[in-house]
Amino acid sequence: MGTKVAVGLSGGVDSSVAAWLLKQQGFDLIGLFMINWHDTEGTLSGDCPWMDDIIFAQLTARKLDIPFEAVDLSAAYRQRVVDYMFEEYRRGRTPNPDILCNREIKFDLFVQAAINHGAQYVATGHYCRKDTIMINGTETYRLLAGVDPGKDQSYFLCQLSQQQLASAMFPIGHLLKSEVRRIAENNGLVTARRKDSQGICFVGKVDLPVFLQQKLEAKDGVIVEIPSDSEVFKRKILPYDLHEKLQALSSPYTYHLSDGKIVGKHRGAHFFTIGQRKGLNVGGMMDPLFVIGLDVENNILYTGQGDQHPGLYRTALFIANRDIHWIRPDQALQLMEERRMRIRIRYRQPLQDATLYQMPEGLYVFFDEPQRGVTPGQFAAWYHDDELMGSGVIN
RNA sequence: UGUCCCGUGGUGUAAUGGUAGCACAACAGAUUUUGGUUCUGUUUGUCUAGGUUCGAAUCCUGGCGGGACAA
Repeated sequence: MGTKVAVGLSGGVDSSVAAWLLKQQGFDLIGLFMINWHDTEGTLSGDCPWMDDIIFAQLTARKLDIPFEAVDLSAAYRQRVVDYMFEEYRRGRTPNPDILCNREIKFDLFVQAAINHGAQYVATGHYCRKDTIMINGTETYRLLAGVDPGKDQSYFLCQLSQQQLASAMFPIGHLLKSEVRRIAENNGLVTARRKDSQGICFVGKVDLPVFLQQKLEAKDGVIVEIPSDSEVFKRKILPYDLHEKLQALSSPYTYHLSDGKIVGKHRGAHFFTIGQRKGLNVGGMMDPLFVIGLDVENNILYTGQGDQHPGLYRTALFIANRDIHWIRPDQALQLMEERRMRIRIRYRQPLQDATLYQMPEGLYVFFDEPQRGVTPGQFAAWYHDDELMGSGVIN
């Protein structure tokens, strides 16, 4: 009898192949399916999103001849992920529910469930890798990018801790997506040709404004266009003091009604996010309009014309101390320390060169190049080479 | 009231006698395990009634609507 591993079977090809690979390696497997959502409100498919998924997961377990069980974590998911989502949107910020889902559900409660089933490890179908090094005599886990450059999913795990990594296994992180598909095909896994899942983890594809209106009420407000040559964008002459410079560059522009002209109406500023183009319903412009700021207090949506609009770009961002998370605590920056890193601020974004500065109030990320759509509530994740070192919520 | 100007998809505009085009918006699909972005495709129009002409968005007349100047 080998080491006991619980594999999270989602009904997709990735987790199926992960399970198949572990089976080949002789692990004692149990397949667990997570139920995180029951409602169909707001979902586009109309029917229960996981009905098909659980069937495919079950078929996969049967094919591999491993025990199978469904774990219902929907109550906790609602509490720890969905409520957070509503709360962030209500505040005019843009959450990342999938990162929370991984931190709070998949690599917490789900792992607990796996342990209760006697498992020592939990395997998932994420495209990322883990290895173990020794530092001062203690085992330290490294979270590495998946080998497939187009599928690397380490970003979604950027909030995991050493403890959480300890029990994690990522069997497909060294493979390309095409190889995963081929393995599934060659071994008769029913999931081989299933379409990849999209949208919010386990909830499925949703019409977000409709989904959000379950909890956030619609209210009419105005859309204001800020001209690209507005005074708002003329930063005060940068002080020589590094700290003040970082503070200035990382703070969002603040707009007022008088800085632009009213070009349309919206049904609630909190339904939008920075950088958004679709859904503004304002036509007749030379170039498309993008959201460059939202004022939830006064329910005003600020926009700028064209993808080169200065309001769309920022060269620095700030992460408060309480929002800084080091996957590698041993590598954490000391006070007043700085370090070159590579950063992404959204899934699949190519890594951007930047310098991190640890100041008393928090961490500043100063990019070499201005970044488009720096959005409060989203996560910045910093890497050294292939290794995901830490992450934090953009302020 | 008089004179002049202007009415083209949802919006902004192009076509000055010869197949009504573009941009934005909207919708759909593709991409994407967050939001968003991006890509592709589709729908929708000559204010109205007559007239001239082989042929009218285009020229003429009336009406309707909007604007400017005059008083």
